[in-house]
Amino acid sequence: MRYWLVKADPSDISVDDLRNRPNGTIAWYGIRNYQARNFMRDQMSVGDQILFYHSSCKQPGIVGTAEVCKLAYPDSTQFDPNSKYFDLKATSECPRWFNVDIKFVSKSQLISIKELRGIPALEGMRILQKGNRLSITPVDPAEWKYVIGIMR
DNA sequence: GCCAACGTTGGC
DNA sequence: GCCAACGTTGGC
Repeated sequence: MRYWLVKADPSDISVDDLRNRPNGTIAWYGIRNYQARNFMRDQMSVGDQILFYHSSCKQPGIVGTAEVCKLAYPDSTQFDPNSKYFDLKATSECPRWFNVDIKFVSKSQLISIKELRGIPALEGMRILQKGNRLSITPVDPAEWKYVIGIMR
């Protein structure tokens, strides 16, 4: 079992949106970065635990937890000409993009990026490194434990 | 295979 | 809105 941090733009999918989904579940479609795709396709398994992070918004930070509830499978939006995630070069025989499904677990008070930056135990987190833009990053078990410990 | 140009991300 | 950082594209 692994730990991850997943970014979401709350104007797109917030932690409340996730919670309000049927079964609290959503297909994590639209990832168009190879590193992030590879994490989903090759490393994520059902039960993996996720820190849910709001990015590109007024109050960036961790806002809850989720878990992987379905193994990676081809992202359907790559085949949909009407989707902004449509990929001309992807075919059903040779899909280029994959996604897992994730499920809401808990909502917490915001742990802002500013607060995260002030915690020495978390200074190695990928999300806090300069220039990091990956929307899915692995989280150390120790980091996970620490963050869970300060959640309210 | 190099690398300049371009587009995107995301905190501030 | 700014801009640093980074990923992707495509000509050569």
